[in-house]
Amino acid sequence: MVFHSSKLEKYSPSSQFFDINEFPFYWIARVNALYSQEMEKTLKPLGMDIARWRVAVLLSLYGTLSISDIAEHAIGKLPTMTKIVYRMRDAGLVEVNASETDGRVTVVSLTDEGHDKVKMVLKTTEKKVFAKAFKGFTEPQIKKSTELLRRYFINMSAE
Amino acid sequence: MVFHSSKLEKYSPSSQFFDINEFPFYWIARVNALYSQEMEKTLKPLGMDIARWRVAVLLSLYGTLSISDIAEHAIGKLPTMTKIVYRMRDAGLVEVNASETDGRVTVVSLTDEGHDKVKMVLKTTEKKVFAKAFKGFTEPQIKKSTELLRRYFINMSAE
DNA sequence: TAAATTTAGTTGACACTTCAAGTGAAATGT
DNA sequence: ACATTTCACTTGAAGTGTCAACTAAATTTA
Repeated sequence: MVFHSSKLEKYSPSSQFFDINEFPFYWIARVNALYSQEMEKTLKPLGMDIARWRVAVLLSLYGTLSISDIAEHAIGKLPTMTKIVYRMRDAGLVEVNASETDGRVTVVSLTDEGHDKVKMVLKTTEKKVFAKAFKGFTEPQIKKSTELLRRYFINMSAE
Repeated sequence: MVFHSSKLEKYSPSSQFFDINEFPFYWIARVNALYSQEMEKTLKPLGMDIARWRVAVLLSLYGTLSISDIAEHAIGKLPTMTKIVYRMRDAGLVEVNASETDGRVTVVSLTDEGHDKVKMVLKTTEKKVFAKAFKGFTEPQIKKSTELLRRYFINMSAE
């Protein structure tokens, strides 16, 4: 039946019934772009950018991480992360050391200055970005959104 | 009451109760990164990348767009879009013309080769990316995810 | 209608990301 | 125990993205 369309067809980009405005990945990309843009505005005056910021937050949450760990959490390429980390070191934000248990591994952690900068950015972005984004959301709705996103992530991580 | 935490506090990055795994924007960034990574794998052998791909899809859906239109839909900077478009023209994927009604405007549209390439990419990514991502999702769940994402987008677009 | 302003796009310099090709340390195989 | 392979980076070259400065067309203002 060529002219019958299941409801799911509009989520299938190759279908004639595809509707980009109903396609979750289109909105994920757009929300992410907008979020990044907003964050950049805050970060720039503080001499940071999104790349450095993601690394800084991960380090503030997890303490010490290897460059591979950072690449994994931030879903980035190793050479990129290496360079971000050394740029951050040159800016005094992180400390870089060879692992004591595995000579191949480079471990990274925030300096005091790095911790301070994280606190500063969070304080600035609190109302400007987060309060704005969550406006009108109830706790269960935020939770639901996280849950659905996590499911997409798990699905795509499979194999 | 310093030691009391409202449920919403865990979504507030500067709170001591903040939990990154419950933070929607963390997952949006990760899902987006993973999705981009998967797409790149498909696009690379075809001589494309995510940037070119986003432009190509928009053109295949909307027909002819100005460079500003493209920048708006894709949430990118104008100089970036200009360069992507001319790279795509050099690769034979799009046609670039001055608007007949407004001399400032540059209008862009897919060539036949561009249309073919879009079809090819969609066919390849259908099962590899989309079917995989939506696995286990019902139609209402996909719809709900889009709805929530759109709300985040609208919130952040405000002002 | 001429001047001033706004809009849409382009360009060059520079910072950043990525690929490909390394290095050296650890784990594995024989 | 030694050779081979894998792992965790690191580096240089090439490609991209972004800012600032510019051009030219359209619109607004005086």
